Amino acid sequence: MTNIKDLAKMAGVSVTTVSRVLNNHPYVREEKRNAVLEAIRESNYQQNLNAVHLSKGKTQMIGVVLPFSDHPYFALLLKGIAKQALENNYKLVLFQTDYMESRELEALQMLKQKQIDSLIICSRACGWSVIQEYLSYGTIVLCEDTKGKEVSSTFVNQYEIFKEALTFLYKKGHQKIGYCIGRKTGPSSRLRANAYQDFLSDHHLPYCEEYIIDHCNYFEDAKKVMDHLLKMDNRPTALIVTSDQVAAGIVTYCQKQGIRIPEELAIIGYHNEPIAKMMEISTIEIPLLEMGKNLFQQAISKEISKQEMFFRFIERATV
Amino acid sequence: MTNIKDLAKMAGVSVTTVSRVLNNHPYVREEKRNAVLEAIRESNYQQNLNAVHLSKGKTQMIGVVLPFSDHPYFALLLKGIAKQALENNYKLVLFQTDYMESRELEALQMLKQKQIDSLIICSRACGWSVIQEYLSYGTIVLCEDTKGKEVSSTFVNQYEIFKEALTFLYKKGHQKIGYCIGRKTGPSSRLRANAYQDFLSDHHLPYCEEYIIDHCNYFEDAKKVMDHLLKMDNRPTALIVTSDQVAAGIVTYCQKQGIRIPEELAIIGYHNEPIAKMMEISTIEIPLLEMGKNLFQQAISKEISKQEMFFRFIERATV
DNA sequence: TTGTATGCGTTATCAT
DNA sequence: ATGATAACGCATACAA
Repeated sequence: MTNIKDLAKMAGVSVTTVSRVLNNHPYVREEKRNAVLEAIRESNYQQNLNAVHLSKGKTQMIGVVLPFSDHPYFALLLKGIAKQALENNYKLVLFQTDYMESRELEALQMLKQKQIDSLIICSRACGWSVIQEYLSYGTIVLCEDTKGKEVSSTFVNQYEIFKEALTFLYKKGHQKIGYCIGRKTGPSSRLRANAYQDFLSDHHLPYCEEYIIDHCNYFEDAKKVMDHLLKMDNRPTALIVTSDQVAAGIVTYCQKQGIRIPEELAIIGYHNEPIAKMMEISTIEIPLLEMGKNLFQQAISKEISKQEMFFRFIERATV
Repeated sequence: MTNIKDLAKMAGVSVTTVSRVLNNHPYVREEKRNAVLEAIRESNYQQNLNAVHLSKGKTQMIGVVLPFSDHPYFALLLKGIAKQALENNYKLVLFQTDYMESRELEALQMLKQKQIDSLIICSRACGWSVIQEYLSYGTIVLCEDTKGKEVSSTFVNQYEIFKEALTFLYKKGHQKIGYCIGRKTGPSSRLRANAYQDFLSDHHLPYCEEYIIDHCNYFEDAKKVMDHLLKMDNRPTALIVTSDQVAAGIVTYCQKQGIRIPEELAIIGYHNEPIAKMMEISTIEIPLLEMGKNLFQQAISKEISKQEMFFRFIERATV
């Protein structure tokens, strides 16, 4: 494995000069530059990035923490991040956590260990105090409202979104509204729960534990949802589903079972994923691509900033 | 940022001793070990992995190249790989290529640049000669039959699978069989095309360009497929779809359009993804998780090995 | 414009 | 059992 020293010898220059042409620095005569370039070609040379990173003290790599990447929500967010990374000449390191805190800690460790310069956490499982502990090792960016905290973030107002969806359904005459989420804990879910509680008390509606269905992430999870619903005596007449994938599954299943949508069950999905358009599912559009881009920019920026993004309700055939 | 030298000073020992306790090497008195451990705790010390990697000459990291990770096929493969990686104390670096050769080359570069010890290529876009060029920089593992080549691989016999599906449909009385694939180029697609051609000539059936539908990867791509089909004068009576996701989309769309399955259109999916079970789609089970695990093991093994995995046809309601 | 010397943080070799 | 010291491959301050 030829190194910078070998190149210097081959080209008859010093290592400094080699380093200069390698990094496109000025002050190197065309003649010598060509000699180095020739040596590089001949030897099929390639930098040892570990050495570069050690020497420079940074890696041009950014970590991205997400529970799973085979989900349209995170896939789109990631796409936005990746686009910016490419443009800014950064590499991405993915940490797929399945919502396990231990895997999230691994990512944080990588930051501390100087393997990545910054960390974008799309959905966190760990507590705020843990994040705080690692703040001094590099930039950390979150995908949730970080009001009052010293961290950059790009987010939507999950409370408002949920409230708007609930209110819309209420105005359509629904009193029994349930919802499906990916997980009960986590910052977003808490906000949704709050919005739900507030909505119920605003309208003097009863709280019904059964109306909240957990672990809904994929299309096929719809079966679980429907099995659950069909067992109930007093079924909800409308469902807010925090992923169009799952919403699509529910619609499909209902078709098969002869349950009419929206007459017997109204559905509002989330994110305006491609499948929502195809199946004419009412949904809430969230600018995930833009959010991803912004998250990345914050990750490489020195200043702390907070950016709220806006959503849009799209009415289609399921309400 | 405290380093090993600082620790040595704090604990009143040499850097060598510190390194020893850091790496659990023998020959260090309990007393000194504790002193070092204490220093580590106090200083909140963490290794600089760049230095470790540079010094050791390897990174305990393995790259995984795949076109997209938000697809059940690759997601499952990845899951298998990830499981083994975790058990063997390796980290994974993902390269999502969207089938772009340039992005694949980046991964190969990383190997050359010593950022990863091995590379698992789940679906390649680049030519064999390119792979060959990088073989000397680390272990490369492929997910296709590498007969006669000096590379490890784990694969299924794509030709046989396709032939079996075609034959099954033929025996059911189908003469007009079409198929949907993710992309027309690539090793797997070539094998399928061969199987298709051979099948047609075996049974003296005509070749119909329109029967082959490209770019089918996601559920929502089904719309495109059906639009295409509905425009045809002489529609196929059966479809082999190389992803259950897309098959599910087709089934859903047909339900809506009142096209009866399997009477008017028979469907065979691929992979036995969760959605296939839910929607009772006939499919071909491929042990993706096992394949992933095996790919990883090959990636960290010194010897070259080739492992064929076996598939299983699952008959459900769509044929 | 070019080169020397030093540093980056660790591990490995070789004495002791 | 322990510690100097030399790698590892590159970047850079400083001198020339």
